[in-house]
Amino acid sequence: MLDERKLSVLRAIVEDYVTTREPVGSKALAERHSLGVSPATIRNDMAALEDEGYITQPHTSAGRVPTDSGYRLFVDRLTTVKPLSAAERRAIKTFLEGALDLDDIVTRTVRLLAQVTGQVAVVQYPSLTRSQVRHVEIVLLHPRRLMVVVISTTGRVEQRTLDVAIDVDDETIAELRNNINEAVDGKLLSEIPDAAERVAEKMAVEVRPTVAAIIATMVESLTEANDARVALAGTANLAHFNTDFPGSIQPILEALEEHVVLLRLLGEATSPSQVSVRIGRELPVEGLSSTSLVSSSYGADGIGHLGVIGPTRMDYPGNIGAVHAIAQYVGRILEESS
Amino acid sequence: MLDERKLSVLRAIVEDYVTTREPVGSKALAERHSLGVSPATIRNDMAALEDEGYITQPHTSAGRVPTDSGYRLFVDRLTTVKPLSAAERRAIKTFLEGALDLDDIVTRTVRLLAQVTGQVAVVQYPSLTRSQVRHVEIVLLHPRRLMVVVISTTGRVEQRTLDVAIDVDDETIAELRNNINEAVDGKLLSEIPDAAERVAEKMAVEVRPTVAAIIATMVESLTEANDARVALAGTANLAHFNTDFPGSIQPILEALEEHVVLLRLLGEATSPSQVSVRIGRELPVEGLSSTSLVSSSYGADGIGHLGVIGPTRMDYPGNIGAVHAIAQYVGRILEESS
DNA sequence: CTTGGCACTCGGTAAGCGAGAGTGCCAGCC
DNA sequence: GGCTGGCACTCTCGCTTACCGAGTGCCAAG
Repeated sequence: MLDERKLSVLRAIVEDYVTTREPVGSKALAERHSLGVSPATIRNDMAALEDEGYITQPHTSAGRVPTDSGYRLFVDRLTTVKPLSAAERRAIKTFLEGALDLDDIVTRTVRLLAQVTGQVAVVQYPSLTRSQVRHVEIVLLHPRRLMVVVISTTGRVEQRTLDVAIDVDDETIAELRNNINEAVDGKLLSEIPDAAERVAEKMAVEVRPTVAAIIATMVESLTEANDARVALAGTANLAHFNTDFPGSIQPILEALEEHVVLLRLLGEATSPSQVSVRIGRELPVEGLSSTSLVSSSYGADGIGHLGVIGPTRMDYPGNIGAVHAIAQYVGRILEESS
Repeated sequence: MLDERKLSVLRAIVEDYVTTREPVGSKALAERHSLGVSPATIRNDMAALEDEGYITQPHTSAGRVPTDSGYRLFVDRLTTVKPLSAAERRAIKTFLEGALDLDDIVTRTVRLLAQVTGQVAVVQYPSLTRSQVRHVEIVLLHPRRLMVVVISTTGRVEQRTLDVAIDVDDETIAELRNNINEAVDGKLLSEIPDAAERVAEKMAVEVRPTVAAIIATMVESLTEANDARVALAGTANLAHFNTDFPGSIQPILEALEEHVVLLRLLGEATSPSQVSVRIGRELPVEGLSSTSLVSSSYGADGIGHLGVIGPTRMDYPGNIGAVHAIAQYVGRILEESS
């Protein structure tokens, strides 16, 4: 159905449309690419491609524009990742290595990604549930109010205050702190519940209920959807693409503010440790139906995700390359700094 | 120069322009407001107001539009704060009281502010330098790498890793932790340097250089512009106001991504614990020259700032009221939860 | 000082027109 | 059977023209 030449035509259409932002016609195609055939032949191929649903025309007697399926085919079969230039790699490396702490790493990464790709960049903070516990700190705020601080191996810090039923004194806290740290050091967050139970057994009988409550609250509050932090950058780039979006960029800005949704999208990536591309309506979010998401996990065990969002008419090879490269660098930086 | 009636005319112009989004003419003014005079008289007043620079016409034979100075006069002398409705207050209260931790408080606040005002909302995280130190935690990551975590009375947590020249063991860390906490508890961050010096003197001679280095780095990294965290919400609202901004909303989105700049603007508020309004070119940021910023500090000692940014043509009384009310609620919530 | 009248200005919209780009189809050629 | 050049047709886009209406400034009278 689709011979080699038709695929070449599709590739040429996508490439031209991405750069010119305008529907591409048979004549222009024949001129700009050396396909070795005449415009008339290309017209026939185009008609076939349109029958298959890979391209469409905005109106009669306009050029063709790729559909979501067209981009999908292009991404899957017609292109290779465009690696970053040596200069770009160097710049990325030195820029990320200057980071002071986790916050700084994430902030720099997201800005870098936005700048390199010219799209909106999204970076998820390293997930707690998949990283290991480095240290747990319990601080007495008032006799009946305390704060639990968990420090992970990725440098991420999570805190929560909680109220308890009876007065707690400093010694109890110190004991609890020691016991807990002994029990949880190096454990995954998901393994903590088991370890924590054994802690309660070690403590004096009268405080056990309180201790149990503390641990329960702590585990619960830390386990439940607590990876909901993302950093965004490059939203101003959306204004560039005004013409690409039907109507307004408002629904897109709205969708971007729903961090929970963004995280779900990032997490849904099909193949782990591989760059994932989702195009237009493949994204199950109304406001993003005219955008594409290029994303990847980063770090050991896919400890977090990052990606860029832009119009479906985007430079897929370039963006895939940038996302891939930056995901790798971030993973490396995180390992070094832990 | 400007008698009572001219001021009424200016007020009417601002109010009409804010609601209709269109230049307002003398006839429409006479109809919609009962000023008791004819359009011709209003025209004369308008001419006077234009001479004074309070209003302008986009082109000959169009209605008048307030200038930055016009809005300034309106805000300073022609309006009173519009208090929130009882229902709104209740909703705000219950919504904010459901917050779990500091992150949650800030996130909820900024969303609320954006929703209530329909503008872009900005909330600064409680400043560390003005809040008190609740607890300092030092964690040994590797023998030569450690992490310092500072917990403030507002529940904010700041961490930093640092490398030291010689190996440090657990006992030293424990000692240091105890000494430091004893010395700094309840102190303002700005008072820590003094307190910390005395700590070093207490420690064994051989580790003093290391200890000093640790403290120095910690103080330095925590004192220096470390209040650079803000939360944003409602950027999608900008798209509504597309027509208000010359050209594009891009420069505005860009300015909003410069968190450092935003913080500077928030901090520049003239009167502490009072709502501050800066209009158009009064904001010393190029990209924001067609917007206004309504801001206020919140919490004891102005521990942080919050505000909304929108087109100069905004509902000042309403926004001032909302910013004021929400700043108060947040201050209260923060005090309760510390 | 206010008011009604009046001539004038100018932006915005609708309608008409032509140019240009692109298509689909067909007949001929390899 | 597939490729090619030619040709008629379609449709958008940009430009020009004309018109309408809102709004103004000024003036003379109350």
